[in-house]
Amino acid sequence: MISPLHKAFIKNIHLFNELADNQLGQVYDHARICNLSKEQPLFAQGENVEKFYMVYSGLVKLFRVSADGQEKVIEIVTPGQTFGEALMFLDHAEYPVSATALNEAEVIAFDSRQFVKMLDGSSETCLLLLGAMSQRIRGLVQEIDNLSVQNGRHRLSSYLLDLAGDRSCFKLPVPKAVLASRLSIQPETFSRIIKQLKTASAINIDGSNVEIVDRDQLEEYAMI
Amino acid sequence: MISPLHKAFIKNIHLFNELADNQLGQVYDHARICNLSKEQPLFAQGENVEKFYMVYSGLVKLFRVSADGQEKVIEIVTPGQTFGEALMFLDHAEYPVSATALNEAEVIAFDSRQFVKMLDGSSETCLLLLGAMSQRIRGLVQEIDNLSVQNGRHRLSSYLLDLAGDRSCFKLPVPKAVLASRLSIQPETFSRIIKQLKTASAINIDGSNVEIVDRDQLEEYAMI
DNA sequence: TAAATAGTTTGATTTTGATCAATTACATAT
DNA sequence: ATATGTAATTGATCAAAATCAAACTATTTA
Repeated sequence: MISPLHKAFIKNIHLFNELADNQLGQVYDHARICNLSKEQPLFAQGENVEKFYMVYSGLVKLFRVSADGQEKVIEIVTPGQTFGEALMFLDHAEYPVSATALNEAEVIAFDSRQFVKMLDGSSETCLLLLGAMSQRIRGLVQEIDNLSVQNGRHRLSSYLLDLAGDRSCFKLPVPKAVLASRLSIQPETFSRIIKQLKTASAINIDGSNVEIVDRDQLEEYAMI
Repeated sequence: MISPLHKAFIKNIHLFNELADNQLGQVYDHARICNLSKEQPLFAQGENVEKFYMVYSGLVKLFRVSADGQEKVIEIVTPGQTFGEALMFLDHAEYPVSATALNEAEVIAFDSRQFVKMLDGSSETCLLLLGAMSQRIRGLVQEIDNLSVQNGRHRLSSYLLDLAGDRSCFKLPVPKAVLASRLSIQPETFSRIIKQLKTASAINIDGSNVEIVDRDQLEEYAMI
């Protein structure tokens, strides 16, 4: 059973917004809390899809492991974000990625089959879900663009600006090697690009504490 | 007005399968045929989304143009495939790519607003659409994987196997430079990788005629 | 506190693919 | 058939990032 706190959290997520109370009740009934310790896997690439997930607290990494064992982080999922929901509409789908907690994390699991069945009546929520998936597609296209026409410095600069939001100081949420993998660069290269940005006094960094010194310049790097 | 031939074509596409006759009628009423000549643009990156499209004949390339003017082909769309439909669920969306005919092509344009309105009643079609978008997401994740952990030879080998299907001989559907862009490599590199594959007698190629000589070996290249 | 371990940085070298430049092959039109 | 322009290939060089190896730092653990 999930707590009122979790229910309130779920209800506030955009995706669940248009659900009627009885539908929401059904969702709650089929939802389960997963308490994950650091490095604990949630599911692995290739497993059959039965659930989709929302992060309640902590961070979860989605990653792929290549034949030669190296892993590539596809996304770092933060609280309030869902993942795996795109797969519930495919028959006999397998997870295309693995999911593991980056630190102690609480994740809410939803039953895919039940959710699809429930959607059958609710075209408003279908449309919301379609909207959510559209945005994800747009993000993925952007990512492909980043990977194919942009270089490592560009990707790192953009990512830092993204993490910063409107703050000028912030903390890297995960080890640098994880960010490096997310950006498809090696840790060594990550370190060298950081050094470049520091030398150019676009940023300042001490451990995981980042200060954006010259935002204009960083945005310059993030472009072209 | 669209012809019975076009109507039959539309009706057979999976996405439109679950529509009732009156819904299908509405779709037909709002559909328009675009006859495109070679290199004719259909829409450009940044334009407001009002329609989505299906290729009836010919080939359409979806591509992004970077700030310094170089273009990267995201996808080559073949007859029966739709594009732009993922955007109809976003308010005030802009096309994230440009679309241009690669050769003489016939494309069917659907009115996005009308289609969404019609979907409101038809949760079956919503679910189909969700399924279609799921598959697209899966493809994009695969593509990100290709770009980030795989090299040019891998991507080219995979793509050739993909084009071949179960045939051992086939024709490249578009100029090599277009394929190169689709695979995020330069034409020169494309040419050199082809030479490698030929030297290794995995394939044979004369102009745009490709023969798969040693499928096992090509699959070998496509892995890891 | 010291030892062990994981994370990060730095240097040297190699690899991959991009870029520049020139040539060759091919297609279309006059 | 020849000329023109486009596409494709080839060679030489360059740049970015990966890899290998080592040093260094921070964090746990004993």
